[in-house]
Amino acid sequence: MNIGEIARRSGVSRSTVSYALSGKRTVSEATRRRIQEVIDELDYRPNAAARALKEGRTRTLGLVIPPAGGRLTYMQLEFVASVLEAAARVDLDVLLSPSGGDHDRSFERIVSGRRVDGVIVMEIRLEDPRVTRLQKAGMPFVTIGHTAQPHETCWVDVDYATLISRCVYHLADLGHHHIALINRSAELLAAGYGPGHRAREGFTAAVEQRAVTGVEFCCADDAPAGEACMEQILDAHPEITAVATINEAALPGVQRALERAGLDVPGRFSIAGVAAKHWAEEFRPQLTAADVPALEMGSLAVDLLIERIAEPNAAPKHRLLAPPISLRSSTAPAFAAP
Amino acid sequence: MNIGEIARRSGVSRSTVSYALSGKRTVSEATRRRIQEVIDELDYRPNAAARALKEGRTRTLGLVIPPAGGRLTYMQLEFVASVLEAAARVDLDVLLSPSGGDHDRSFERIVSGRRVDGVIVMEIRLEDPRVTRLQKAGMPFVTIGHTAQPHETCWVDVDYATLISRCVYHLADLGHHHIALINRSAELLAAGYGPGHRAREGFTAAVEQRAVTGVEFCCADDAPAGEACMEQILDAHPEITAVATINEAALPGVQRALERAGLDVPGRFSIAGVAAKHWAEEFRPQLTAADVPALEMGSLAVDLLIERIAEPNAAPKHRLLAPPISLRSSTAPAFAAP
DNA sequence: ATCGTCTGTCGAACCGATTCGTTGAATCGA
DNA sequence: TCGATTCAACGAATCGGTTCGACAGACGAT
Repeated sequence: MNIGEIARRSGVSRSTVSYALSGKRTVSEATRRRIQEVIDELDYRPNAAARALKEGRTRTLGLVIPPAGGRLTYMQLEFVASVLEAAARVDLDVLLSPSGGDHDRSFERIVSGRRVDGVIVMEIRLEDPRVTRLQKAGMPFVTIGHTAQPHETCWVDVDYATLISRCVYHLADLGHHHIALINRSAELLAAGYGPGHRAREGFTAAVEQRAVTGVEFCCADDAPAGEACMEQILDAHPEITAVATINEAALPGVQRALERAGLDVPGRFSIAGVAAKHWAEEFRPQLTAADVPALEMGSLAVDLLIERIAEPNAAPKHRLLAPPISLRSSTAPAFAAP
Repeated sequence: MNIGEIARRSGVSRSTVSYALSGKRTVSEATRRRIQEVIDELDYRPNAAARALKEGRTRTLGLVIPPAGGRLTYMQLEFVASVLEAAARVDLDVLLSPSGGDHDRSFERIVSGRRVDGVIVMEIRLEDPRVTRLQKAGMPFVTIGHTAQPHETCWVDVDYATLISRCVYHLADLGHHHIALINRSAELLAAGYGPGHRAREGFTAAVEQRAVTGVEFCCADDAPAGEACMEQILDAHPEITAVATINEAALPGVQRALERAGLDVPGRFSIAGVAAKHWAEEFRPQLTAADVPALEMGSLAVDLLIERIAEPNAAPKHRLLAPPISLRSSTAPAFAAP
C-alpha cells in the first residue's frame, strides 16, 4: 500500500502519483482520475514518516503539560482541549508530553528527535529550563505564561496581577476591610511560578491602593490543603471577611472550612477568584471570578505557534489577557454586626 | 546533526554509529567511547521519522478521546492522564485524536497514515464505526468499554451493571424503597452507549431482586441538566428517597435541586454513584461511590495494547473491573417521619 | 521546414536512519 | 606456517515518500 503500488496499478511513475496528489505540477485530467480511482479503491494514504523525513516537517505539534497528570486543574484541562481543537482545525496532530524538568525523556524525544514542528509549553516558571532547552535546540515554541525574559519568547498569558487587583477592588467596594489572598503553594512560588508571583504583586498593590489590610497565604492545589489553609486564616485573622484566590483547586476545601465555622458564603464571607468559567458556574455558590478564557488561549497559542514555525526569526509576539470579573453569588457586602 | 555527521566526526562509518547506539553488533570499547563523546557534544538524537520509516514502527500510541467540544468528565481525564503516564514509563509517545465518527480527518490520519503503532479508543459505543475502521485497517487497538461483539476485540471496561446493582443493594439495605437511576443522556443511550445500557440492566435486575421500586431517568452530562432532572424526579415521584447514578457531571446540579427543595443529603435523601475517587472525595458531602480505578485502567490498557502490537494475532484479551463501593457521606438510612 | 514553448510524464537523487553481507586484521590451534 | 575462527568495521541496499532536471510530443509562430 505504498506510492509505488499505486503507480504500478495506474500505469504511471511514482512521481506522477505524487504530483497528482499534491498538485505541484500539472497532471492530465485523465491520469489524475485513473490514479484517484486506484487510491480510493485501495484506501491509500501517504506514509507519514516517509513524508516527514523528506519534507523535514512532521505536521505535528507538541504540547507539554504538567507531569503527574491527575492533578490538572479544570482551567488547564480546558486549555488542553482547546489546543487540540485548534490544531485539528488546521489538520495538525498533537503529541502530548507530560513533563516538568528538561531532563525528562519524553520531552527530550520530542525536542531533539524532531518529532514535532513546534511546541506549546504550559505552566511556565520565571526561570524555566525547558525554555532554555527549546531555544538551544532551535525548536519553535509558544509558552503559556512567561519567563523572567518576556521579550525573548512567544507567549500567551493571563494578567494575574490585574485580575487579582480587580478582585480586591471588588471586595473593597463591597466594604471588606480585611482580605486574604490564597495563593498557590509555597513550593511553586519558590520555584518561580509566574502566576503566583504576579498574583502577589497585584494583591499587594491593590491592598495598598484601597487602604485595606491584606494577608497572603500559600496553599497546595487540593481541597484538604484549602481546608487547612482556611482554618488557619480564620484562626489567626478572625477580622478577615473575604478572600481572593487564583487557587481554584483549593476552593472546595475552603468552602468546607467556612461551612464548618458556620460562615455562610456570601452572607458572612466573600470569595472572589480567577477560574475557568465552567468551573466557576458549577461551584456552589456560583463563584464571582475573572473567567479565564482558556478556550481562546488555546487557539491563540496554536495560531502564534504556526506563525512562529513559518517565520522562526520574526520578532516574538505576546498576548496578555485580562478578562473582566463576572459577578456571581460568592461575594456580597461585608457583614455588619447587627 | 544526523548520523552521518556523527560518523564523520568520530572517524567511523554510519553503520558503526548505529550499532554503537543500538548494541546489536559488537563495537570496540574505544570506538564506542569516541562516538559517545561526539554524540554528547553535539547532543545528537536519531531522527524519529527516519527511524520510523526504516523500522516500520513509530514508538507512538494513539489515544482517541471524545471530540474536544464536549467536556471530558473527571473520570475520563484521570484515564487520559494514566495512559500518558503508563506510555511514558515505557518510552512511548502519545498522539491525541479528539474524534467521534470514523470520517474524522484526525482519526483517519492516525489510522491509515500509520502515524502510530496502536490505538486506544475511549467512549466506545455498542456499534462503533471506529472499531470497524481499525479492524479493516489492521491497526492494533484496545478499547475502553466494549462493543456488541465483545469477544472480537481487546478491551478494558468497568462493570457498570454490577456497580449499579451494588449501589441499589446498598441503598435498599439502608431502607430505601423507592430509588431513581440517573443515567446518561437519552441521545447517548440511543446511540448505543454501553455503560448506559449496562447501568440500566444492572438497575432493573437489582430493583427486581430487592423488591423495591425503581425509575430510570436520562440526563445530559452537565449540572443544569442534573438540576432539571432532579426537579423532575422530586415532582413526579415524591416517594423517591435515593438515587443511584453513573452521571457524575450531573451531580452538582442534582445536589443544587435537593438543596433548594430543602432535602438534606444524606439526612433526607441519599446518593450513591459510580465516579472517579478524587471526584467523589471532593464532592460535598463526600460521595458514596464505586471508585472507578481510572488510573489502573489506563496502564492496563497500555499494557494490553503493547501486547497486542507484539502479537497482533493472539486471542483478544479483556478485563472487566468491578471495584467495591466506598462508603462516604452521601448515603444514610431512609428518613423515617417522626 | 525550423525553432521555441508548453504539457505531461519519467527517472534518479535525496531525506536519515537500520541492517545484511562482506572484508581485513588479529587470534588461535594444529 | 597455514587455515579456521573471531572481532570490528565498512559499504550498499532499503524504507516510502518528494522534487529536480530531462525529455518526448503537440502546437503555434516565423
